[in-house]
Amino acid sequence: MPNAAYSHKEIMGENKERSTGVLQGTLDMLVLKALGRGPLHGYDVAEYILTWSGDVLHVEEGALYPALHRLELRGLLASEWGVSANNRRAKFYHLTAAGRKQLAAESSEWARLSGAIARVMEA
Amino acid sequence: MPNAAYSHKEIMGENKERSTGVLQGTLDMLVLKALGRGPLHGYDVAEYILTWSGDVLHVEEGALYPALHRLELRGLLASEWGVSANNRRAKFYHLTAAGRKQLAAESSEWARLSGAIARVMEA
DNA sequence: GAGAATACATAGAAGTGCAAGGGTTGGGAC
DNA sequence: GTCCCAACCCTTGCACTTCTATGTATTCTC
Repeated sequence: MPNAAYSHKEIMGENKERSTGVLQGTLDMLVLKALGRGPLHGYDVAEYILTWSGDVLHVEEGALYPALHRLELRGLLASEWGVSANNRRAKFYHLTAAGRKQLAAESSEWARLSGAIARVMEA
Repeated sequence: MPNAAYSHKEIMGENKERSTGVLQGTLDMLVLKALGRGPLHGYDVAEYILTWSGDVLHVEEGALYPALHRLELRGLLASEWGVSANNRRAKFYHLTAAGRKQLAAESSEWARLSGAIARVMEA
């Protein structure tokens, strides 16, 4: 199950099959989680997820930015323009109170569902 | 993490009850897994997943049947009509060799991805 | 000044699952 | 016997997310 949001372009890619999306819906949660530690700009959110996932979850920009905008629209994130560590113009996002609540909710929902799936797969 | 598999009627921030679904992309895998033990008809596939997930994963018929047809079209399943334990006409599905291979592949991919997500969420 | 990396963004296409319909048949309640 | 529910199957239309591809601008390095 490939997942999608995270492009896993198989390095030695044999799999021509459409490895389109799996675990769809986890992206928002991961983004919220990344911002749970403090404000980050978009690019760094992707870096964060990539690093902590052990280089497994590559968040594509075409998925990342729509996700950020979506979450901001829902009032879970807020943003301001600033300057990145590399001295570039960047938009910094941080969690709102609602975002923090949502993170907690999605987190426990993830535990519930992934646990359920794991049980089936181990049957 | 909500996933898409659940209904999101939270338009405009109204976090309503979401139906129990499945992480998007995992449905095919779960169906393959259910059939890994032997032939089952559609209705029983849903039962199997529901039971083994501990009543968490309710596979809706509108998701189940298209999934079965999809998998059959890809050559991962084959089917014949028969009679269910309740003496009703039912279509029984079983894995093909390709389906068995696919199950193994998705299974390990699931382990890889869910592990990666878990690492991020525990960070 | 060329090129890479950082950084944001959108459009188009694809895929998946949900909701909401529809249908047949058999067994038990009455 | 009749009637209703449960067990079965199916399809269409839509919502949502993500991918691929592309476009822009800026800064650092060579």
